[in-house]
Amino acid sequence: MNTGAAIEAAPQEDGRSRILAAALEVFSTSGFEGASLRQIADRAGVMHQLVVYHFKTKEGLWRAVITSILDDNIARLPAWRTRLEAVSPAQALRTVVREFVLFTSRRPEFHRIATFEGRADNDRIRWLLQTYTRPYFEFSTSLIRAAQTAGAARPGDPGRLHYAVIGLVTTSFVFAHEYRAMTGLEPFDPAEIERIAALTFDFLAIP
Amino acid sequence: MNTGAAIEAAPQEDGRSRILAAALEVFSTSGFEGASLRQIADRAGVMHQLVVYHFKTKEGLWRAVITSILDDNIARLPAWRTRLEAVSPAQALRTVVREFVLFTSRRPEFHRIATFEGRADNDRIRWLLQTYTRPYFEFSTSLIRAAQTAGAARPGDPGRLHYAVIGLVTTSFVFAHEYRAMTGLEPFDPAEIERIAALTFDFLAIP
DNA sequence: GTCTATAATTAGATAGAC
DNA sequence: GTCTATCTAATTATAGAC
Repeated sequence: MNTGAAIEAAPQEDGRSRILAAALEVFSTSGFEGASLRQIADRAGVMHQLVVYHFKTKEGLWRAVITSILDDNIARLPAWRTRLEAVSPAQALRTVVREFVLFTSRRPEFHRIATFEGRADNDRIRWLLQTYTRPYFEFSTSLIRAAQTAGAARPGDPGRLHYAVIGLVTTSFVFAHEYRAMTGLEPFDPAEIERIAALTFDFLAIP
Repeated sequence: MNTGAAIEAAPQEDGRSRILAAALEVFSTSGFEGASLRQIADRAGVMHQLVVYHFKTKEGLWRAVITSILDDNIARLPAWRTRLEAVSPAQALRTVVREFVLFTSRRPEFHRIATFEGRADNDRIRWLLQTYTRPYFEFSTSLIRAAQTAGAARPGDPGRLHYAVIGLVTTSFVFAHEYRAMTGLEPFDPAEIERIAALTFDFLAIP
């Protein structure tokens, strides 16, 4: 999966890109309500009115941030599905788990945003769940179900297992500061990332 | 573990208690920056200036909310430690995992707040980590370590396993709305709570 | 302990110059 | 596309009556 390079705006890029990059950072640390357009604009080095010019409203900016991260990934799911049909259910599971861990380590901001929003119910959340969360949930649980049928995955409700995996994978990256302070481990170290992937596959798979 | 009954304020209780109960709700859905004293006061049925009277600042209120939830639990850890020395490491692990799942299901708000704050680094967070997160982390990892020594727990860094468990346990409760919408399962159903506890112990233990 | 009144600051959003 | 100027509403916090 791609990390959505468009959002990695360098200082010399145009205002719109710099605003998107700044907004990703601020929304992921302060939440939607806690983020302010001035805070985002300051970080992007522009006047806060320029944010309104480009994205109309704060909610429009929020949706643009999510889209810039996830659109490519969701569009790529059908191709992934085809490719994974060529390998065993266990191998497919291992591949997808690892890709998910790598995506989370590259873009912990998205899961930080998801942890802010997953508890509420409003237009913004319904749009997120329907547009991005649901397709990935269906993708993931269908793979788990196939692996269970092949006797390669732990039994139990695929949805419950999916969310167990989400929690298991994302915690060290989402709470990187706390994780570092408590465990002394560096969550973004490549070896540590692979250990999380291995631990998650081990949880999910039947040897 | 107790749920901190002081915060379960009935409408006829005094302002301070009603404010604490309302603040727990609002901080856990909007985060510290996203929460407003007016929003909290409205929910408590008082004027927002009364919040300032009782808790001086917004941060003072936030700390009082955390304290009202966690103080009893942390104070009870030494007694737990003594009690668990009488049973096998595997049984101790099973008991503590189940208690943690039950606590999370009764007070998902605390873990919602933790997901808001675990990514930042400021006075408020340092206080939370030092006062409450650290003692429980030490308690939990020492039990994991003892179980590993006895050959009853999965090998691997105890801190990494601790946070894997935190993620695995809390996800369905913290993201209850999303979990319900995607999986069709009811996270707070007693049977579902026990399934999460069983799944977590199964992840951690060596049969 | 709870209220009214109010100050000082910051919020999201609009209008218009260049 | 980016800026200045400005509006209205909401924010945290203070002062003081009862």
